[in-house]
Amino acid sequence: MQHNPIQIVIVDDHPMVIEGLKTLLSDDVRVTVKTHFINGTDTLAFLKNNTVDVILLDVNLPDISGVDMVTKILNLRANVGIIGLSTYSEPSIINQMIKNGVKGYLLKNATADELVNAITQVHQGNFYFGSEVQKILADSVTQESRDLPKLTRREKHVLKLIAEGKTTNTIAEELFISPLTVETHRRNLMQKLEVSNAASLIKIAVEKKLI
Amino acid sequence: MQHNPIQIVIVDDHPMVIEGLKTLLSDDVRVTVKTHFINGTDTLAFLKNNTVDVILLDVNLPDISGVDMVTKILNLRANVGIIGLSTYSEPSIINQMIKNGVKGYLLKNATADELVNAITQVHQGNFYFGSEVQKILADSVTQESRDLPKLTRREKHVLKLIAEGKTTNTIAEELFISPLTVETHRRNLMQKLEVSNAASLIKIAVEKKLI
DNA sequence: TTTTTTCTACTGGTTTTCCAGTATATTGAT
DNA sequence: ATCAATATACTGGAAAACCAGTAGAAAAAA
Repeated sequence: MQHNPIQIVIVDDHPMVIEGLKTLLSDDVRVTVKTHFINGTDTLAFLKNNTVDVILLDVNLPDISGVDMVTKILNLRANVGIIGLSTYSEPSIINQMIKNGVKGYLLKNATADELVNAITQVHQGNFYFGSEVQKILADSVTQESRDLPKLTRREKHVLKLIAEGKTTNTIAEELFISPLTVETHRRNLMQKLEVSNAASLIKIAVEKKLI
Repeated sequence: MQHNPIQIVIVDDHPMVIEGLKTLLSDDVRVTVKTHFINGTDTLAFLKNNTVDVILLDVNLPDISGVDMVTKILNLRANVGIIGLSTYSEPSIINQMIKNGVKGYLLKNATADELVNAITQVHQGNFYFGSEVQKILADSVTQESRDLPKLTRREKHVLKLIAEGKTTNTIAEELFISPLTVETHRRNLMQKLEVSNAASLIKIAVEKKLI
């Protein structure tokens, strides 16, 4: 393990944030801010000819969305570690960013310690997510299966089987009940979940991780 | 930040692994192995009356599955950090464990450094996943959208609309094509994706994140 | 215990999907 | 320019899903 400082690049369209980050990181010998950019295009252009260890990437750039930036950056430089940065915290965006390959995610109120810790971890190939971000992610997971409790046990079971692509008759056989009963459950499910066909029903089931 | 050693508990049904872990950790003053267990029941009983910082949890216990253990442990002690341990690496299990709340996951060939690093990070409330585990997770994500490229652009579009719960006629109107054409696309989709009804089709679409 | 909810089951009718085969115009690639 | 892939469209028939209303038995809650 070498002890050269970790080369980072800051990408954020707010000069204030850039300066803030630079100040926070200036005291630490383990990290060097190589340069900074205020938009996605310039960043990508730079990365075509330069290497860097870790990128601090604001998710709200004027030209390219944060989610797209992640894919584009990783296409250019697969080994760069990306840490998402944002002031607010939308679970869906964070989720997407992670799916696309960010290794870390921080809110902008992160302390210098957190920042350095995140950079170090991400540089080593590990994940780092601030505690607030973790809480948000945890909430969005539990939320997913929240309005399902409206359903009875039997209904959930039937929904699961429907979502598995089984026909009414198959389900009936499997549960030792009449196909007509299964139909009734199906109808009640559709009513409760406020949809009008099996398609939407399955969509919900899969989304809520019932299957 | 206090400097009391992190209290950990090892849960593994292989005495050899337990001894190995103890040896690896014995040199490090930051970590103390409080005790160990060879099954889930004893571990849970212990946790009812004792606190602990981090648990190293083998996923293949004789009595309770690793996935269930995670939920049970967190129900008892929400603040304990759990690090999953296994020799092999099944993406689906790792995914489930993470969903249930493990903060870290290591393969059993992890080095002492990795081990201590994982324990420290997890204790601080952060995630830690060994590089092999990350690779596995990344693969399972990319795999998701792999066999979709078989589909043509139009087919993907139609699939998306089907998955949104729209009927053939609605889709036809939306795309300014004949309902019969939509039917054909639907059939081709089912053939290509090797399923026999719209339900399974949607399931796949949602799972592969097409929508 | 009584009431409510859940699970079960039916009738009867409409709409949609599913299956199999065929066919032509338009793109895209070599 | 030609060949392959794609998108388009049809016929006709079988199966399944969808809609609306009803209702008894079992289980859970009051």
